[in-house]
Amino acid sequence: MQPSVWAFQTFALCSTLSGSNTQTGYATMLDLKFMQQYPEQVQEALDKRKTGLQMSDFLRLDQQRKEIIGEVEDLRRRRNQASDKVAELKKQGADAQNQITELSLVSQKIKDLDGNKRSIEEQLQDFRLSIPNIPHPDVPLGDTDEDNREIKHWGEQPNFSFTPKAHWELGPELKGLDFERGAKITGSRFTLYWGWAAKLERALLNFMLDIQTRDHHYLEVLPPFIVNQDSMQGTGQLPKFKEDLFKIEDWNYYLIPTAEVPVTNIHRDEILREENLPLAYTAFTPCFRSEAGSYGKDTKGLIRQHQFNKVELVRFSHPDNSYQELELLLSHAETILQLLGLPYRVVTLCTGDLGFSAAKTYDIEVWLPGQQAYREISSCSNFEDFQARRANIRFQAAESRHKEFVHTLNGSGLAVGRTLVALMENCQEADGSILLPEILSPYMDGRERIS
RNA sequence: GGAGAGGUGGCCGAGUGGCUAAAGGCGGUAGUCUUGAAAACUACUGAGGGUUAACGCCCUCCGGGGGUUCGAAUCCCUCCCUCUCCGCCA
Repeated sequence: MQPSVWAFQTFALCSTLSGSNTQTGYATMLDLKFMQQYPEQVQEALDKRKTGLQMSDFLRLDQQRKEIIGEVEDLRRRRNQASDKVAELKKQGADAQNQITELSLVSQKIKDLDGNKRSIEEQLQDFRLSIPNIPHPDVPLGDTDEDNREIKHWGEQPNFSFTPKAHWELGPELKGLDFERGAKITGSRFTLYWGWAAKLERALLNFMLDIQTRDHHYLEVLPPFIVNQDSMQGTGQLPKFKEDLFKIEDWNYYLIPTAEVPVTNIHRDEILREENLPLAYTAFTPCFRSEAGSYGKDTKGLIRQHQFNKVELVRFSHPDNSYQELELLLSHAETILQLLGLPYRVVTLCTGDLGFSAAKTYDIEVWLPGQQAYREISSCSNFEDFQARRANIRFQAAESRHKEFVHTLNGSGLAVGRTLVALMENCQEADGSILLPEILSPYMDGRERIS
């Protein structure tokens, strides 16, 4: 039977074949043997995701690597044997000088070959780190967000007897959002919140954390907002997407673009217990994104900021049920919008819109009357074992006695700034005030109307 | 910032140049015993890679990198991390 692209996943689950190699530092994203065995399938996947990578390059390098390994191991074996002999001769008190001089030459040769080997392995590693995840078969083919597939709607778009305003009008009018001073303090895409708006942001993130911990049983964590290079590589931001990140000058540290990075990396290089799966963590963090390449997009308002707050949901799942877990995660994010009464739709991202590390992603898009458009407010993804391989996150499988990679998932639950925008625009009244949903009242000291 | 101590397999912990993939223990798996379970006893139990039809054979890995040496877990340099004491500080 011809293996399909889908075989990547199942193949990767074979416990005897899986396993990344932390000792040599070769975090992997696709199983090496699969790449060697089914290069056509890999090439097909690479083409589908428009990477421009050629498997022929990989195979050539891999061949070189094997040749050099054969050579170097042969020398090593000879050296080891001769070394044993030296030890023996010395023990007998015999002279071993001849062997010793000869061996020093062999050692030098080994050193040279090792250098070549390393350079080839680095190239192979670069290649492999540039390969995006393989889309799940459910993922629609497509090039742009136009090709995303809408799978559901919830709620009704509000009918206004007046022309609804955008939040970038309402915010300043109600003295909550100060775009000018944000720009003065830092620059464009930074906003100062005053009074009710600052409080509403805090109310929302507390509300979200409470729902996710209390009703959906996530464990709340508060991770570092700055991470190292290994963490960025573990979740797939590096090495390919450096330009999207803020880097700390003179340090190998980065500001996190999402809580996914520190939270997923909690268990990097760890072996989890099967009976503890799934693990479910939620975290509030600010997120920092350079938004390189989005010049001119969403320049007004809070939609696209260099710094924004988010409550994130992260799950470490058993490979057998990660797609059920994805549905669950999606429902947990949806709950927040439902409780707030905000209309939304859910789309499945097409192959062209899918993120680098994801196998399948649902975007939740909230209705924004000010723009007469649905805008992304949460993105829920199953990464399968892609991140787990890179970050070396495994579990001890009781049955097989072998270690397998977990599946990682995450999703926003939700982006706080955009939720605030959605509330302002959907809950605005004819007099220019905003009537907040009752459920937030305890978080707002009972205040329901912003005017 | 100054002074010390340490990083070894799933976990704990021996190991100061060749006899060490690494004692011992815990955990795990299988078996003996038992009506069953526990206890006890016995055996097995790291990973990656190369080669092979397969059995197997071989190479590498003791925080990362570099060096000394015929040969390094063990000696030297360097970086990272953890811990203790002093100073400073939210």
